[in-house]
Amino acid sequence: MAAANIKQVAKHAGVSLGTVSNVLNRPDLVSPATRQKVLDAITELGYVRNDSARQLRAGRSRTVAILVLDVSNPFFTDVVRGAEAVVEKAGGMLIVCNSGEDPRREQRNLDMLEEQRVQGLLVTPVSDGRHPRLDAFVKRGIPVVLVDRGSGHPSRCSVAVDDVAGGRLAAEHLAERGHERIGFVGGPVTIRQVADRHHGAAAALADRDTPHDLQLFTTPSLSVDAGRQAADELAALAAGERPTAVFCANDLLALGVLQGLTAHGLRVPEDVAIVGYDDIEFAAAAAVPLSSVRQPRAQLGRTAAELLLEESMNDGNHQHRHVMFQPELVIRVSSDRYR
Amino acid sequence: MAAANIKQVAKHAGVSLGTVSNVLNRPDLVSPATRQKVLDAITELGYVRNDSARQLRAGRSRTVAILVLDVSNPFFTDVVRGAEAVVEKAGGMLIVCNSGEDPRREQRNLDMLEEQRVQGLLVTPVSDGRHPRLDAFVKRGIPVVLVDRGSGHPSRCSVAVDDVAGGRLAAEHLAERGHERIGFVGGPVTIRQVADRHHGAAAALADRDTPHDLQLFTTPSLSVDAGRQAADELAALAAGERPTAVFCANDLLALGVLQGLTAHGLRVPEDVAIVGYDDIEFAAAAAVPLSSVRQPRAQLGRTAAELLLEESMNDGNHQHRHVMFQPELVIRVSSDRYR
DNA sequence: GGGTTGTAGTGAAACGTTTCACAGGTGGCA
DNA sequence: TGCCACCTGTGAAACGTTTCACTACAACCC
Repeated sequence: MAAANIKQVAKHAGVSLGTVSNVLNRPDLVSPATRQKVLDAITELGYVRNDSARQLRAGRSRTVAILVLDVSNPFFTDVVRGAEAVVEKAGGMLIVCNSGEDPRREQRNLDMLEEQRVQGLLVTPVSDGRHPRLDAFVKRGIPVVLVDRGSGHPSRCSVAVDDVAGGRLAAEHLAERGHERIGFVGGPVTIRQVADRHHGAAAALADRDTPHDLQLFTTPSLSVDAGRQAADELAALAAGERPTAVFCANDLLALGVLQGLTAHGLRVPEDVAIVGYDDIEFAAAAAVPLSSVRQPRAQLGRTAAELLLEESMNDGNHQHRHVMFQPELVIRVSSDRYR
Repeated sequence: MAAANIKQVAKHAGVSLGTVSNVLNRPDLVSPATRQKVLDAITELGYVRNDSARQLRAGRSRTVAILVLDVSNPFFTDVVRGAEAVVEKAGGMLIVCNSGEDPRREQRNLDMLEEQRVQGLLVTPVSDGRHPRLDAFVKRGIPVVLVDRGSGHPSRCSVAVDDVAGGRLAAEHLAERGHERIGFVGGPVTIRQVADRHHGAAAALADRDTPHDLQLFTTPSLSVDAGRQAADELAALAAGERPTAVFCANDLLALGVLQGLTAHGLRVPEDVAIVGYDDIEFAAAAAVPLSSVRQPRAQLGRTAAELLLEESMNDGNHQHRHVMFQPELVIRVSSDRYR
């Protein structure tokens, strides 16, 4: 019941309080005999360090937090696992928080993480643009690494995948397969990744010799459900106006579109080809195996954590870096009509 | 840079340290004029509470932790979201930790969470059975709620879904559809859920009038990959010996089996029917929409969090409860050959 | 033997809160 | 006027660590 503290351990072992602390933190300063006495006392009393006190005194925590947009999006779970590996190897602990793409929940989480004085923060903010809230972290000495957002900010590191390049890959592939009316499904367009992927696709098509059309189908979110709704829209168009291929801003949307089109009796890829984005594990297991733009997700998490820890160690003279990874197109049946 | 503390705020506002604390914690004790002065000082200095100190003094945290087996398993992400909603409504914060089904990582996470003196712990332990490690939490006054594990333990609450009933549902369904040679794909069998689902299925078949066979295909894990390997085993059997239906311990396995069988040229459900477990979002989007046993996942998380908070409040006179939810069978194409 | 060096262990101070007994001041009431 | 009650605000104590200046003692060297 009563949580034993260092003082009780000291008394029980017949040594001073400072000695117990030394056993815990610098065991080499203590003679083996004394050390053993202390360790025995610790076991006997079931003593466990109080991290609050330790942290209060030390002024720093060994906990790194990652605040993601959606815990149930496989993209983020892989990023988390990459980051986890690095943080744990460094002897720290990674805690995962979820904003659910809700600015208020993001705010709340940031508030509590700042109060906790976490060692550092990996975050994908809900909105792109300026983040005074994150500047507060930096000012307080808590390094922040942006994940898949806001590359190039002068006062923090960032890791991202080149979404413009990803958009290009997808559109070029579809154009090469002979598609001339192409749709882009994604939204909200305020999300930078969505906008970038769209711009990349548009740019790729504009670079082509022959004219290509890129019709925008805006969705309220990046979910399977939103994809189904977009499919309804697509199905409602006359065959001559309907895009013969769509590029979706992520795989959840793509799976939704696939399901929706199938429900409407449209065939993939014969009537409409689909390319998704993220290459989640289930992309290959979809009703029609899904072509997708693959991002090095775990790598993203690993690098983000490494940058964070590096900044956290090199107090003072740290150069912020912006790492950009290149995506890769994985072609499967959903876009392979002409192969 | 220098994180402002309460003392500096007090000085800046021209009041005493205790008054600032009162403004923060019991604003009604402070006159409006003074309160405003203090609030202004707080804003001006960018003061943010130090949770370590607060927690040290208070002896308790407002952070609830959930330690899951696999952050990237959709089952757990839904449980997390359910728990999140409840904890946040209560003004707390939920942090997610991942054991990755590795006992050593579980151990490490538990160590750090105990040091942090979290308010409570929702956990799905890697191994079933006795958990002296968790008893330590309870002894220290940190309530523990088991999620989908170890129902009936006298010193902690638990929430679970009736896996035996789930197994029965699946097997009865397949038997009714006329299958007599049925396979069970799952493992390791040391995982209680796997064993329960198997037992439920076996029991349902034993209750039948006509003899039914339940052949066990053990897998090393509950992943898509393991499912693919199980499919190889199935495909290698002669058609007359091969089960005409398999019940998989979870949907990841089922998707893997589906993929693997298809790759071997076997048709689902014509050659082999499949029933999965969990009804993850992608079950319906699989190459062949997957029949599955659905668990009330978010409900599980919500209830777990509610039990935890209740125990945390009602210090002393709390009755541990064990809530068992009933699963539900969702029939889709993968098992619907005779419909 | 005096001085130096090194090793083991000590205990007070400090980290930033919250709480609590208490002090000053104001107004009401007899 | 004297007493009491009430409202605001005060500042010291306590939470459990880590750190650091310090003591005690032994060993070594000249």
